[in-house]
Amino acid sequence: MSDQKKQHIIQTAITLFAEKGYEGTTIRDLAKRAKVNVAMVNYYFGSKEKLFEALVESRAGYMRNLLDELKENKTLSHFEKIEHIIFHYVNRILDNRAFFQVMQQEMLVSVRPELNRNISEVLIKNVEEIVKIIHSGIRKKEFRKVDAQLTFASIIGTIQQVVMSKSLCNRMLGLPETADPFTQPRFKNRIRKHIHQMMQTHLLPHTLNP
Amino acid sequence: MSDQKKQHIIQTAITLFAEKGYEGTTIRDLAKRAKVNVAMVNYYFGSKEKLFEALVESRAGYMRNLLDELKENKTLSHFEKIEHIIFHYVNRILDNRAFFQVMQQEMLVSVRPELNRNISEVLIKNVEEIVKIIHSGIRKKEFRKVDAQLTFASIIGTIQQVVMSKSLCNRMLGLPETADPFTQPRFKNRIRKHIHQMMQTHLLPHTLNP
DNA sequence: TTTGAATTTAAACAAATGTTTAATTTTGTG
DNA sequence: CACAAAATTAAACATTTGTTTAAATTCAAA
Repeated sequence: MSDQKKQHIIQTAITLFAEKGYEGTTIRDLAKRAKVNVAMVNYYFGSKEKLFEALVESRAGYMRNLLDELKENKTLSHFEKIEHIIFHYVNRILDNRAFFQVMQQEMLVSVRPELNRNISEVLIKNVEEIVKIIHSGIRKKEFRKVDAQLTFASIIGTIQQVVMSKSLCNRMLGLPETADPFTQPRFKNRIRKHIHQMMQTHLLPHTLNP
Repeated sequence: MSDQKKQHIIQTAITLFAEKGYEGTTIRDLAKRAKVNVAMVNYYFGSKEKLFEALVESRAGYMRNLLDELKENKTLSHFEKIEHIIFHYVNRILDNRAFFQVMQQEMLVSVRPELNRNISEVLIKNVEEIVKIIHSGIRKKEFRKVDAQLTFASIIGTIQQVVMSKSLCNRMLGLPETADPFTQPRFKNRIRKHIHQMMQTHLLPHTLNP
């Protein structure tokens, strides 16, 4: 099955791009790691850049649909919606760290403007959705008058800061150099709890003292 | 003066690395942009990688000393110290966006482990300092019992999320495509205000309603 | 089994890359 | 001025890069 092999190459590419960057990864690196011939990448994808586009397209779902589940459930309060977003954002990003690291790298550089626009497009959809929830919450006096856009930046920024580098994360949190915090469920919960607690006091006007 | 020329090359390299990444920037790109001969980079720095090291060393002060001013002033309350940190972090990062973008790129990849460690070292110093302040604040019941490490991640993560990409930032904030938000003092203040407000409710137990 | 298309391979290709060379120019100093 | 050290240049160098080729192999349907 050719699609399986394509997916295998894409998955290997995600790992390698996250490790060494897109420009820092050579087709030969990739072919060796994926255990395929160097010519196969071009045979299947046409070029290195097209492979990258296929990669993004193939995994864009990790970024899209993040808020779809939310739209179904109409009975949730505004803050419950935010709670759901935090829960799923932490899940998605930590479960697909390598992919999000690649996306972060790509957003940081301004080569490949179309690809950049595509990624932005997806992110903007998420921002708009969250901003809508927050503004609605503010209008209904459920939320404090906060900066909705930057509140989104804080949620996603916190997660991406942590996920940015394993070694930095370990040192930041005082964990042993060899630890792999991202795979530990306790770690996910720690991040969730922090963001949740922060958003609770940030958004809700009448904060109960713990 | 040779040091001036070195600094000129470094400054050009920061701009280019931020734009296209380290691997994505060629010596010829750099030479052309800096209007020097291709051989000059190797003449002055020895190699592309050594140039990168010199670049980091030369601008490391932007990351270091961030908290030095703080240590002087012993009369500040814990929250006033946090206020100072927010103010100066936003200042430093926004005034030296390109450099911090390069550092962010470098932390995201795991090539050049020694360079990675050096950058981490500086960041860890900052984390420890802030964690110390927060824990002290908690002990004195001035602060809520928050996750100090992740609180740092939220402060710096918010700023870096915004600074990551000009075009994403513009679209996120609903600004025109051509806007250059980072140079506007109003924008700095908006970020400062948001983080300040968020930290106020996050850290201080008795939050006044605005 | 046969046949033709799809896949896989090793080798080769041209362009680009970091780096070096060797000659030339500039600079500073006696 | 003279002259040696430093700076600058254009050209060349050896590798590495993404990509292509052409032959070999595998696969699936007739």
